[in-house]
Amino acid sequence: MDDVDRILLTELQRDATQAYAALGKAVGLSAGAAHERVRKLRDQEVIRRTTVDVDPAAVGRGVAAFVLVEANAWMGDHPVREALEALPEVVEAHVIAGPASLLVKVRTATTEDLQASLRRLFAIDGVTGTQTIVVLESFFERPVDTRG
Amino acid sequence: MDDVDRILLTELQRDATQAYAALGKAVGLSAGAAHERVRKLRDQEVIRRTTVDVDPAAVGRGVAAFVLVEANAWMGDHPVREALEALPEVVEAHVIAGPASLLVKVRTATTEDLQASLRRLFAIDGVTGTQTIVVLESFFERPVDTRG
DNA sequence: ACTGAAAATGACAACTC
DNA sequence: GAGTTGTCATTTTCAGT
Repeated sequence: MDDVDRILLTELQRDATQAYAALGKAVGLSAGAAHERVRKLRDQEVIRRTTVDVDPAAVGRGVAAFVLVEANAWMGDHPVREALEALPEVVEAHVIAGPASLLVKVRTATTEDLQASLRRLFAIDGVTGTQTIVVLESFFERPVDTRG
Repeated sequence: MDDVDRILLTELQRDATQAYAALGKAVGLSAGAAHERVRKLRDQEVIRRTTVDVDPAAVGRGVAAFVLVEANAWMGDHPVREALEALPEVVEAHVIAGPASLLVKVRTATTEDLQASLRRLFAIDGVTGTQTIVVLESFFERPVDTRG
């Protein structure tokens, strides 16, 4: 992982469809050399996968919320994880240090669906309460900065 | 946007490197037809971009935190947005309804760097306080579900 | 890490339903 | 309007150096 790799990662985050020749040009390498570096980054799982960024509103997920989940027992175990993974509206789930046990990010079509989701979170074993933060506007959601 | 498009989106979220022939097979269409549908999804900006998912820990961003930012004035304006965009460790910024004005997601190398970031957030005009939720473990962070 | 060649793929066209 | 097949230019991939 040197500076060349970091630039390659930034370029791929910006546009993963560009040709290796273009990537190579961005770092002063040949297409083949750029290809080899990217292959290694994939092997090491620095690059976990190539994916597309989908507009949530366009697929009926225009409402976003963060939900602090309080529990009467340790929530950092696998049954809880699986229960959350089974909920398609839950896009992130984190074990946290702070005012609750978990923080989950939810995306739904409407606030009614958000309410339904909260009911489902409540139904998870050990959950004693939720505190919901509704997103009014997202300034940005961007990939991790690979430099700085 | 029909069910075929939704399956294409799910497939591309899972692996955007696969050939159009493979995409077509997944939905029972020819490579050309799959290509045409994906092109339209890009045109409509349902697909915003093709990108790579980078392991944050591998690029020195292994610490994640959510910061509730309290302010004495309306924070939903552009100078604030630009101030946040200028901070490379801030990966998300949302205007919220709830116990604060903004919620930002921060990724740093260490907790010392997190502390430095909080100082920088405090320095933004109008900010009167922060409440920090440190992530201990992330169960998952996944793309938005395009069906269900 | 570079170059060059072979194989695979993306992009585009003409045509059909 | 949407899909199929066929063609060609580009790109990826894999040698050898």
